[in-house]
Amino acid sequence: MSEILSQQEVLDRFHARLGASGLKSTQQRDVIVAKFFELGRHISVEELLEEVRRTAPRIGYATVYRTLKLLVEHRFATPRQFGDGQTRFDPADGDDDEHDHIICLGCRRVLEFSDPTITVRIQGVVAAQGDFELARQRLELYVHCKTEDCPHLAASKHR
Amino acid sequence: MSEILSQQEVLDRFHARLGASGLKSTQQRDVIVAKFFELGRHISVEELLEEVRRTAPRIGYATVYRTLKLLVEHRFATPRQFGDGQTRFDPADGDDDEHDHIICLGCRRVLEFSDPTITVRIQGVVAAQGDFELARQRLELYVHCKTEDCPHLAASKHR
DNA sequence: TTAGCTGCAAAGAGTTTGCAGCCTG
DNA sequence: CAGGCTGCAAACTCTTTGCAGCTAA
Repeated sequence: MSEILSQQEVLDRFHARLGASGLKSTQQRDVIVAKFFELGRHISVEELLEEVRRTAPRIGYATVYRTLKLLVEHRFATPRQFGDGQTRFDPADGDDDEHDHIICLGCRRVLEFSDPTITVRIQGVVAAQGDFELARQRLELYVHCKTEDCPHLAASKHR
Repeated sequence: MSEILSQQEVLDRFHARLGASGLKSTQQRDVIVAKFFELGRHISVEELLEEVRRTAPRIGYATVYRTLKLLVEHRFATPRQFGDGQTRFDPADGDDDEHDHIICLGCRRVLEFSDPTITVRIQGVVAAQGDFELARQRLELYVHCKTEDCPHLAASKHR
């Protein structure tokens, strides 16, 4: 069972891990990390940078990339590629907190779900295929949604 | 049930589809398409180009990219991103022929599998989540394999 | 004080595009 | 012969890196 941690708690844990690795916490990192956990999931570097610059306008791309890399290395973020060229990132609490995605090919909206039945079945599949240690699973369901404003409905007219 | 089609049959079907769309078949396209179906799955543009140049040394990157794009549009190929930065492509017979992957994070070897039980369960998940039409599913299992020569076993020593 | 960090700009990787000439239908 | 296709190089997008100055511990 994973508990829900407050933003502050996650930031504290991040600081603790930084310290344990001999790394520093800086104003920029704090702003980026706080915004990252405050905002929703599946955020791109560009979206995050834009938000972060409202607080700290002089922060550059490189710092955001480097901070996200740090987060990933310390398991506070999970990178995702949904096929549109950009990497997106999901917050994680530093432990395992897996979920999967439904992605609309028209409007690129993303929904999360998790299904324990599938997870169990997956473990069976891996065991059946050979001598492997499962590191992580990634399941993406690409759909067309029936929402009014989903561009794919008008795709044949425009573009 | 999907039948196994010979390389020639797939090439013929590709030509037929090209014609139906008012497109031309050329020497270069034939070489690229033939090699693509001859070689294994999950091939990258670079690997394919290298192979293709043994037959036709003057073929350039752009032609391979453009031909693969054509194949994808006509459902003769499926693009995959396993997180190492390059897009890989799987041959398909022009109809649906889905399978999923087990990827070793150490040696980047890729294994295929498909599991109907999971597919069925996925349809249930999608239906439960909202009003969607499932376009395709993608399931990737990242593992560490226990093979002798898998570099991850020596990862902590080297690099 | 001294690692480590930042911002900038330049460099890299992978992919796409513009264009003049070529080839297929 | 017309329109699509090719090869080349340049352009583009996303991401990483080198470096001089800055800052947290």
